[in-house]
Amino acid sequence: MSANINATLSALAEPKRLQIVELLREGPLTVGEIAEKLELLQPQTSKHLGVLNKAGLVEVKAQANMRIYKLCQQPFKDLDGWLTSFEHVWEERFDRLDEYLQKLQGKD
Amino acid sequence: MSANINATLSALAEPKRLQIVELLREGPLTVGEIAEKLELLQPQTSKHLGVLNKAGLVEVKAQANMRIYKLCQQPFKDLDGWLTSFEHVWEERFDRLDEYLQKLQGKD
DNA sequence: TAGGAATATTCTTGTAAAGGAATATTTAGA
DNA sequence: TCTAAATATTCCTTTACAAGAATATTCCTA
Repeated sequence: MSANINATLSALAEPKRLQIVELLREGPLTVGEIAEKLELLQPQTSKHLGVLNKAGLVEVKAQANMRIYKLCQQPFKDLDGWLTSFEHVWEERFDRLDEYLQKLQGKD
Repeated sequence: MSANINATLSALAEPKRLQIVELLREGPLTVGEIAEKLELLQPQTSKHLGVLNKAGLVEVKAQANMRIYKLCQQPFKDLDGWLTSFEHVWEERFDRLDEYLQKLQGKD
């Protein structure tokens, strides 16, 4: 499974879904609990959870007539790995603006 | 400055903008270079860069009649920090599904 | 100062997606 | 088997936004 950073970012970009994900850091919750804590209507809660599920960010476990949602770890690890690829950018010698300017000058 | 994770995620969620950001890991580039390397039209390139700039992900430096864009580091660090808040979730003892199920059983 | 190169902006249009409301589905229990 | 609770799904409407095309702006140079 290659890391689909795009899918992960798209799913997280929606404010309410971000809230849901942040809430689920505390632990698994049912749809009803999520809706109550975030003051969302049940249908939109289910829909957002569906999107998160499709993106692979959460998984479901049926329990009686309830569904318990919890976070998956892989996409977050993938996202963290992706961010790691930026680390060298922050090192001073990689802020190549001056170098770049000189290159531009040289073109004249 | 509080970390606006939402804004960062929204800006990165667009596939072409993600490409632009990934390209800028290599170093600063002008609009024309970005458009050429990613095979984008100049106007949309400028527009995407405008969004990234507004979200604080890139900064611009004018040079002659060109604009050199480079990545900002703060939002990426903030995003990384945000991801750190998930670390405890991955520890086994925090995967509280069983614990949660028992709590549910106890309600009966 | 006229022209061309690089970039930004505006306007329009098409589309994806979020919200609201209503309804369907599933499950436990009387 | 009927009902109620929990959740999912469908339909409709509205809105945000990306693409495309055309135009405006800025700056250098001849």
